[in-house]
Amino acid sequence: VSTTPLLRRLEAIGASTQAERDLLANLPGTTKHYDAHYDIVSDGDRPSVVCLILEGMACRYKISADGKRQIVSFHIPGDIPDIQSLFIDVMDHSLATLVPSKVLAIPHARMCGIIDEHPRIAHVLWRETLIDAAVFREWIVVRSRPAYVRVAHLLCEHFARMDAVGLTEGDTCALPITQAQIGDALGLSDVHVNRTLQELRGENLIRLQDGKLTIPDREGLKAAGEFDPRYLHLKRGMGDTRAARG
Amino acid sequence: VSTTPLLRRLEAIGASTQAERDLLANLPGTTKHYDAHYDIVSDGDRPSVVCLILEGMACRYKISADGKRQIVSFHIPGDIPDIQSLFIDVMDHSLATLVPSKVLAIPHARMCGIIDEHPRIAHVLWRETLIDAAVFREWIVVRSRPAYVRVAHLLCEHFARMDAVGLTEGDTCALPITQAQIGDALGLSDVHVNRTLQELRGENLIRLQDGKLTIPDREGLKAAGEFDPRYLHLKRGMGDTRAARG
DNA sequence: CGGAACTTTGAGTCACTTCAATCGGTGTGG
DNA sequence: CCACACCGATTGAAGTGACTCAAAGTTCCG
Repeated sequence: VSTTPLLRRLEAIGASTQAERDLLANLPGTTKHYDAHYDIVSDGDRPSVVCLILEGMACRYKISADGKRQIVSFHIPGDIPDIQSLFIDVMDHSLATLVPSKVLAIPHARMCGIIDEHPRIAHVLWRETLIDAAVFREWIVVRSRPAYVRVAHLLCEHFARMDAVGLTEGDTCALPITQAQIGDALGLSDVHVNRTLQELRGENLIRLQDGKLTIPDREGLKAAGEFDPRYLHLKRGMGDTRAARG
Repeated sequence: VSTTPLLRRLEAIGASTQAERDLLANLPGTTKHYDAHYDIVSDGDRPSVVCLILEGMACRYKISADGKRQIVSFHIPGDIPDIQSLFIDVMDHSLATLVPSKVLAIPHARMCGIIDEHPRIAHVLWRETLIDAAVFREWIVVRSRPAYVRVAHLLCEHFARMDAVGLTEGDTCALPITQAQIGDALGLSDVHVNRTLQELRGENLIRLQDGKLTIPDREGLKAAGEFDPRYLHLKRGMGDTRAARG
C-alpha cells in the first residue's frame, strides 16, 4: 500500500502530469504507526502536520454534552482527515484510530508549499474537502431515517468508498468496527444496532464478522439503505462494474 | 448591504491588502432578485455561476427517500452556499430562498480567475468551505440530542452567525422561517417544534415572532442548547462582547 | 480458567410521531 | 366591506420506534 488512492483522486478531475503523479507518490513526511483506539489529533489541538492514512482505519468524533462519543466520519487509506488544520488553527473534534494504522504525517509547511506550486493538486484537495462536506450532509439526512435504513446506508457507503480506492475483494471489504461504534456513528444504541444487523443478515443482505463486511446482494442492500452514491462524486457508482453474487 | 460580510472573513485570517479588499468589494457578476421559496440551484444541476447572498436568506436541502424535505443548512448574507459547484460538476442537493433575496451570480470562470491570481482569497474561500463542513458535523452531533437542545442550539447558531456579519441589533436578529422549516432542519415534526418553542419561550429564553428572533437571556439559551461556538471558528464567541439583558 | 470485550436476548419506558381539529391573521374577489 | 380560502401556529390524544436497564451467552487472551 502506498499513496495510490490519492492518485486515483487526482485522476478524477482529468489527466495528470508526470510531475503531479511523482509528487503524490513521494509526499514528504514521516511514516508513523499507531495502536488501535489512539487519538492521533485531539479536540483543542493546534496540529502542525496533516495525516494521510496509508493503512488501517480511523474516525473523527466529538463528545456531546451528555458525554457520549459521536462519530462523525470514518476514514480509510487515501484520506487526509485533518486537512482542515491547514486553514483552521484549533481542532473542533478529534481523530482516532479504530485499528492499528499506518499514517504519513506531512508538515503543514511542506503541504502549503505543494499547494502553492501545484494548483491542480490544490484543486483536488479542495474538492476532497467538499466531498467530505457532502458526506456530512448525507449523514444528516440519513440519520433522520429509521435504524434499518441508517445501518444499510452506512454499509453501502463504506463499501463504495473502499471500492473506489481498490480495497475490496469481490463482495467483501474490511470493516473492523464494533456494533457500539456503528451506534456512535448512527445515533443508535448498541442494542438496536445489533437487532438491525440481525435483520439485515436474516434477509441475506450482509454478513459482518471478524472485521469483514460481505454484501451478497448489493442491489438489495442499496434499496434497504436508500443508497444513491451520487453524493460521493466517484467516477463510478458502487458495484456498477461488477455483478452481485447470485 | 454589500459584500462587506465577505470582507470580514478575509480579515479573519489576518491583514488584507488594499487590492484584496477592492476585489471583494467589487466582485464581478450579475445581481439577481429572487422570490421566496425559489430554487436558485436544483439537485442534479450543473451550475456555471456561484451565488453570493447579498440580502435575504436561503437554505440547502435534500429530499429523502420518504419524500420529506431535509434542510441541511441555512445561509445568510456573505455566504456562498454553492461554491462547491466550482469543483464538483453536478449538484447533490438544492439551494432555495426562504424569503425574497438578492444574490450576486458570479461566473465560474471569473471566480477561478480570482482564485488563481489571489492565493489568499482562495485561502479564505477554502477555509469557509471547511467551516461549512464543521457546521455539518455539529449538526450531526446536535441532532442526536433531545428536541429542546436541538432547537435552542439552532437559534444560538443562527444568532452567532448573524452577529458575526453585523446583522444583529442588540439581542434581536432576523429569522424569517416557519416552525415547519425548523422541523425540516432538525429532524422534528412541526408539532414538536411548536411545543419546544413554547417551552423555551415560557422560560424567557427566546421570543420568535414576525420573522424576528429575540434572545433576552443569551447565556441561558447557550446552556439550553449546549452551545459552544468554537466550531464556527469566528473571531469572537457569540455575545462575548455584549452583556445579556438582566 | 478467570477476565475483558463484544454480541445477543428480554422487558418496560418514553420522546417524539401521526392524526385530527381549532384558531388567527392575511389576501382576494365579489 | 364581508365571505372565503389559505397558511401558519396551536392544542389534544393515541401510537410507536428506539432507548435503557438487566442479564446471559461468546470469543479471545493471558
